[in-house]
Amino acid sequence: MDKFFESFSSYVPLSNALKKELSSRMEPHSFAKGQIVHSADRICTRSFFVQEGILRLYFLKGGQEITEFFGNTGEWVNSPRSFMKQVEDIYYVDAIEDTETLSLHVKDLMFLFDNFPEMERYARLSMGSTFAHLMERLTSIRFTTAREKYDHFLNTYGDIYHRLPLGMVASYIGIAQETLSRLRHEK
Amino acid sequence: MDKFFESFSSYVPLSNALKKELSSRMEPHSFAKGQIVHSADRICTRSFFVQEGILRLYFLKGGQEITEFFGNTGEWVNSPRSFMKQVEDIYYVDAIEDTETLSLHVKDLMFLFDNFPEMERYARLSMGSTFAHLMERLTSIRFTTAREKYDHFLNTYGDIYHRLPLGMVASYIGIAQETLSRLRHEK
DNA sequence: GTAATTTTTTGATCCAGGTCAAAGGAAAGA
DNA sequence: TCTTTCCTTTGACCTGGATCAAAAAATTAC
Repeated sequence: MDKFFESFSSYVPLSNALKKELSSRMEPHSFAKGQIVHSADRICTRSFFVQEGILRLYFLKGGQEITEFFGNTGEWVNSPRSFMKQVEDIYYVDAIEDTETLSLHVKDLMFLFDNFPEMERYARLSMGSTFAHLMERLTSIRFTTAREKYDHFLNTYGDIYHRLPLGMVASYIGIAQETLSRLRHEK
Repeated sequence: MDKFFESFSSYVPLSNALKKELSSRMEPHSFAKGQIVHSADRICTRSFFVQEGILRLYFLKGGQEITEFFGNTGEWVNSPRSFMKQVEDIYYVDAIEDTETLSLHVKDLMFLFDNFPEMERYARLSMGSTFAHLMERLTSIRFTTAREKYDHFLNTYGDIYHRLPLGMVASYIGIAQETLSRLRHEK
């Protein structure tokens, strides 16, 4: 729980009242390596805060798994549109390694939004960070060579890239895995 | 002003008290076609709501203007990271055609966030929409042919694409303008 | 510890689309 | 109206990286 409180405080001061509510409403969930956390045939009702391990957001395109996002320690993972609008969407979530999470049900989140303006502010600000990250990534993907895409990836995920299977990294940055394998070995 | 109130209400009910504050704090600004709205050498202190016309967010890469976003009627435009964090960033904003806007200063926005939880909710929800849009775009850009990128663009900007110069559209979807010109004429 | 499965590497081929160059059209200024 | 500037089209060429195929290496399961 502490890891989450710390993350929260880095955006917004955290009151004891909210701390107490969060403690009673967030549930621990563990996932084994390879385990599915959320499947595309369901509506996503929980958001997962990663305490230890890595979750992955992905979808299927022509049988292939395309990685959209790696959720490292200290990050929230869910199927965004499904979670926020309570509709079905194309995304899956699974665990890349054994992972410990705290999860929050959408109903509890809505309760907190309604009763703690600081919660809403936290959501706005942390979404802002992710948003900025996404914009950078968009730029990195549009006008760069495979090499530059890989370098940009190393800049943002350098600390965990050795824990991520090559194929997942390749689909994340939008190149063929053979190309990525060659990049790794050249020079 | 009405156009903005309408847009706001589509996310969150708008109280009269907030309506009044917004009315007194939002300033009308007009821009002529081609005019710079925000330059990368400044910190972005205002966000612009487009009432009529089109604004464009872009940056320079090797002398070339790369379009990041088209701000159509009913949308907010600013240099996102610069505006939210009050730091310099690489983005410019200009007007693609004669454009009428309402602008809100970051200080006023902060005041509204502090005093009207509904304002913060509106920000969170509307950012959520943009976020979803960005994710789709990211997908559209990674694993598709030039043709598919263009089709995806037409789906989201079909109503205004004839008002956008070809070169800007090409850089927005991440292909060469010669390729886009050929796509338009094939079949 | 060995077999089965999955992941990564290496090789060979090929083409979508980028780049360079130049002509044609449209719009804006004078 | 004419001229200049900007935007779009067309042509020719070439390369980065995708695709297909198969071997090698690493994990996982038994």
